[in-house]
Amino acid sequence: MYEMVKTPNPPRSRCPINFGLEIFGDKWTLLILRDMLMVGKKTFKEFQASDERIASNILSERLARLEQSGLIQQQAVKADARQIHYAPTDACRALLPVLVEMAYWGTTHDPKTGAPKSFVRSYERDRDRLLLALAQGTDPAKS
Amino acid sequence: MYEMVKTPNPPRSRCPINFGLEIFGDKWTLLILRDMLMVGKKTFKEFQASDERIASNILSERLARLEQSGLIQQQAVKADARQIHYAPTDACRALLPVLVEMAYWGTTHDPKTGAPKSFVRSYERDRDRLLLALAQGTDPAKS
DNA sequence: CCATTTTACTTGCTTTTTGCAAGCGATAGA
DNA sequence: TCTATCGCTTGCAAAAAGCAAGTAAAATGG
Repeated sequence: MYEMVKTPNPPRSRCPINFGLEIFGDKWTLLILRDMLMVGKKTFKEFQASDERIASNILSERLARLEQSGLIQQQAVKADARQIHYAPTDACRALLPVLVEMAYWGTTHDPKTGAPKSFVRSYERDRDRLLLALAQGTDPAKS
Repeated sequence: MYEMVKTPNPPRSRCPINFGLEIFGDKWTLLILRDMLMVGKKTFKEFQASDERIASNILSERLARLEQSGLIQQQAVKADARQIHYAPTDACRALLPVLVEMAYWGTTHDPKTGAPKSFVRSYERDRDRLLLALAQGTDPAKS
């Protein structure tokens, strides 16, 4: 039998932080969302090609779960029927501040960070503007 | 042989978001940090008593890892030698914005959220003030 | 129009992590 | 001293992750 997405178990609590963790509390899901929201990736292959090298079965399962959770939607690609574009929903886009805070924390606390200083400067100068720019894909300093 | 904390494997990438995920990218660690940073919990027993009911072996392992990662420190308790107080480091406290963004997202996207509206109002009115208040434990609206 | 490539997966298998229940050593309190 | 409490550890079953290989459908090249 092929890989099914399991019916979600009852939430461990009604804490809003826990609500998020039950959706993206693992080592991979937020990397997919990072690629989608901050890098503009859309296809299976693009997600697969990230530096962290996610396995195809895990990517596949995470995309299915994200869709079930209402964070992403599939879009058929007219020009190429093999491709599927995964697009973020509004709820997904609302996670951008979480990703930005994580990126800021990582950048300022990893002594060997690979993130550009421009990101830190941009964040510290005007966080709201950075958020807006990332939301538009204007990308004044990418992670 | 008793439970050892494993030597960390090389990071999957130098992405700052991935840096964070390698430390707290699971279903439990951020709940512990939530309890420490937003609820003021300090002892093993207090963490164990949260609504999500973390298993003692997992709590134990996570506390050890958090210490190794430099996010928490043990403090002996003079009044009771059985107890250990786990205290956040500066790096840990710097994660508060991540937790607050997650809490805001969860509160606004879980239709059955148990979080108080006062939190949303407080966040939307003045996020910086909320952050400051939480950092001081003044707690104008807890998660 | 046929062979090759590309895309988005699935399958099978091993290893690692989680989850659960029980137990344990040291200290504290009655 | 006897019992309770605290911070774990142990053992084991179940679930999830990781790896390599394979596959169907559509596209591309000759």
